[in-house]
Amino acid sequence: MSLRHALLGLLADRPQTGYDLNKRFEESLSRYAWHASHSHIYPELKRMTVDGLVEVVDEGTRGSKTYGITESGTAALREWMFIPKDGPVRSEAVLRLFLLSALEAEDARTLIDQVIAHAETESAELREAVQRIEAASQPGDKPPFARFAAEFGLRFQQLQRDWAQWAIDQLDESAMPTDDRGPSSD
Amino acid sequence: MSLRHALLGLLADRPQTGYDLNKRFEESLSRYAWHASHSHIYPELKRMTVDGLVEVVDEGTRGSKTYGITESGTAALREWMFIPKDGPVRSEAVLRLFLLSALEAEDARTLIDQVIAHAETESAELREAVQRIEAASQPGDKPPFARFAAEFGLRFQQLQRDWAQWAIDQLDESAMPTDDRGPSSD
DNA sequence: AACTGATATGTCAATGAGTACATGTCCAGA
DNA sequence: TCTGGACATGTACTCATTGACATATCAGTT
Repeated sequence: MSLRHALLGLLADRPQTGYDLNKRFEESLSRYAWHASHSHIYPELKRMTVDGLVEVVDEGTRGSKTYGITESGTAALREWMFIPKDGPVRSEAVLRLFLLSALEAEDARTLIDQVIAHAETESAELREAVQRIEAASQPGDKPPFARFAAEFGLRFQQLQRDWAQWAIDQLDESAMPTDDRGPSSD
Repeated sequence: MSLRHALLGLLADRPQTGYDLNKRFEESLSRYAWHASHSHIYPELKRMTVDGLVEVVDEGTRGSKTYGITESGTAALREWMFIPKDGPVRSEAVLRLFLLSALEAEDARTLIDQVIAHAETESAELREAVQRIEAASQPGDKPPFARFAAEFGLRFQQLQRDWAQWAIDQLDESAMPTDDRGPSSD
């Protein structure tokens, strides 16, 4: 039940409404760490309230409810954070990369190019996001959540590009072994 | 429905039994790309047979069924591979990293150390795996699937360590701003 | 002949998660 | 005053996934 802990983690920073939390998922968590949408978040907040992990600390004009983390919630989060276990992973992007080696050489090469282009687009977006964040922050501020996420994203996109290039090089090497023959006769 | 495509990808390499496929998930896909267990794999293979994406090409002594990819399956895989979309992501490990910034400074530091230690253990395991694989391979062989996965794993563990270190540095910087400009003007 | 561990495949109930549906407020600008 | 976009929260149905249960073969050992 990682969603629960994701919400606790966000609320540990400061109290927020379900709407706020949903936005923070969209801008950071959902991209690289843990996807969730509002239809999942709202009911979970309710359940967590029943379980005493969070509580409604304020109600706004439009029926909005601001949730805060309770002591019990803080303890639960801390406990979970220190479990060194990597839970199950799901990522279509990485899966696609892995299956690269199952394609024929030409297709694989085409796909690599596509992956690299896609990674570059994503990286450009992330760099813009970083600039927006840095521009809006005062010196001495704790960097906002989204800044950390963007940095992770940038590094991850770089990893994808590098790995894809490495993989295609491996495939090339095994396809045309050591004795190099030029563009020669057949 | 990524499981389906993961299975197609594995079967594109060569025909395999559900048992084989399950092992390959355990040793490669499940760790960094897409987790699945046998209780999920077997029924899916059946459904895929009905849908004509795979077919039973052989039956072994112990009731084992060897599945092969069909033309229709190859086409479906290829189509899916070239969609540039990153689907939803789920990774407890990354989630934990992200929530780092929600912890108190001391806790965050302790956790970083733990993350680094854990990453080192994983990396050591992966390096061993790589050695086993390289030792067993003949020059000119196409590198096996697990080799690609291990390489990805190594790079990903490195990313986790680097990012975690970067993150803690950011938190330190904002916690103790440099109101004195150091002796540097080198 | 019985045991053990790896091979090999399945089902099922309960939970997790995605998509679509559904409702309503507040505010700024046309 | 009307409209559209951001704010704000929910439900319902379906499908995906997990974990536990269940079965049986085979090879090598005791």
